Amino acid sequence: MQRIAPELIEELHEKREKEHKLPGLDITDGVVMRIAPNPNGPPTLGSARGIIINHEYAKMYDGKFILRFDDTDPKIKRPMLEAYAWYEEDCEWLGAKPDEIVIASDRLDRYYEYAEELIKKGDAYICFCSQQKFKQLKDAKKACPHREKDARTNLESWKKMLAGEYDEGEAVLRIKTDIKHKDPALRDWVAFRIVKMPHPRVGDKYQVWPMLDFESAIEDHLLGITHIIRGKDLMDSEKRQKFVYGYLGWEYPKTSHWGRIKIHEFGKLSTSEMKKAIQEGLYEGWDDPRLPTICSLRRRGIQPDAIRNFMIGLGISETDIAVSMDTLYAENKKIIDPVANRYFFVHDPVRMMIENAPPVVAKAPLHPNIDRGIRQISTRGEVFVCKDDVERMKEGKILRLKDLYNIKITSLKPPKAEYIGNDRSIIERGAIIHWAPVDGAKVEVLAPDYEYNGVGEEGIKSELGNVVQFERFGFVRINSVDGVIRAHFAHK
RNA sequence: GCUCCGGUAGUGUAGCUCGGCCAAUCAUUUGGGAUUCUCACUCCCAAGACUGGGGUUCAAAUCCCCACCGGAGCACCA
Repeated sequence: MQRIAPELIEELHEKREKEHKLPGLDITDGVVMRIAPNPNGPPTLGSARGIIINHEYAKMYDGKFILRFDDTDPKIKRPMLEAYAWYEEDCEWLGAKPDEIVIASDRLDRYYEYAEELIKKGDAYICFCSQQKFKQLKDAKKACPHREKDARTNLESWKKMLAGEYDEGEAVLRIKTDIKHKDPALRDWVAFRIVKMPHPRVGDKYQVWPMLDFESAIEDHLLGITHIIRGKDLMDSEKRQKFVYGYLGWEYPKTSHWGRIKIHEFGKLSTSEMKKAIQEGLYEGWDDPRLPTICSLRRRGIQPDAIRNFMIGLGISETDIAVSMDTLYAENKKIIDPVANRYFFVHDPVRMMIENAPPVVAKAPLHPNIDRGIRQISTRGEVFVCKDDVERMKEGKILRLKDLYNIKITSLKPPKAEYIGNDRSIIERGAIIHWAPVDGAKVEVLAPDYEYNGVGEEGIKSELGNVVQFERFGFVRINSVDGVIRAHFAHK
């Protein structure tokens, strides 16, 4: 084919490529992308979308990828000290090492400077209304009495605010927009509020904290962000921020937004819900196999490139989507199948005597299609077989123990068989079962919904950290080999 | 209630900007078959969609209007 129709092959390749391609960006001058998480827990599959897509674009245009921690809420969505490093690790593991890392809680002074500038220009004011009071006025398209205060008065109040003279909830800094704006979501929004609770990183150094809309607006400009791709829940955020950009004479980055992503298997778990459930002991930790965190997927043997391909395949449409982990698993299998060594693992093992069986050392390939060598398992007339297989057995049935020899079932109540040679041609399809040596290693496999206990080959112990396939069972990652082997289930 | 944004097979996606080459792409999924010392992998075949209704036009998935459905924002959360 290469000889007679090279152009067809070319075309085929192009089609293959296409599935993992993102739409082009509108570029005027370079590309600087960012992801801006609040480190109040470890990165999840949701975070991975932002990490991968933004990094992918930066890479595509030879641009820059920035990891910025928007950790400006010491109270409600309180950052976790450990989570900063988790983000760095997971970004790197996903193949999206940031070119620069910025932490908002280090840069409050800059935000204060711009706040002051806006106050001086009359584009922001200190508001002393209660939350409810302001909402009432806002919904009625009415300005509050503080809106018309002059810049000097506002500046004084701002200084007092910074000096800690007000209590939490007593005063906020609002950005003037249009109090009669037809969209209530945009009317005079809060840029700073008072939080007295110490921040996990910077302690009680600050009591006046910016809201996301303000912090992010300033940072995106300071960092020279050219394109923002994020969830569509932040669409109105853009509209609010554009007022600030207008006042400061800045140009807003180009934006696109994707819809909400829901994963069938996990439902909608927020970081704070997960945190609570872990504290209550419902999960063993952030890497519990039932959780959609990156650390959990890593422990299960999901490969970074599989996650990457999966995310790129989802694209960046504004439609809300509900996807199944099956798609991720399919991507993962493509990567893993050629490299995973095969082993026998028998869950719910049942001991079976085999009469007249000679002692044999089974020689089985580590991989069925690729020559990766063999594994050897010695047996002497007795093996473990899976309970499920025993339940399907009938007296007189001829089976083959894979890579070992043929047997004929002679009894069921205690399962027994007799050795009947090694002629593969007498075996019908589907009559091959796997087995484990009676002196094999104890193995536990933790799946999202079940824990399997059983016996496997000794050779599994050499696969620490690797993904292997337990034949007729599925792919697992070997996570511990001291004493009993502990593995986590990836997928079929 | 006000405002904004969406709606292509079971799922995700391409096409929509610039109407015709779209009886609609690719992947996954499901069913069947081939191969196989795994119920894995590979290969082959098949199934399955433009939310509905109007309009513009020689021609509409693509443009316009209405309806319906879904999502988001209206926080001193991110």
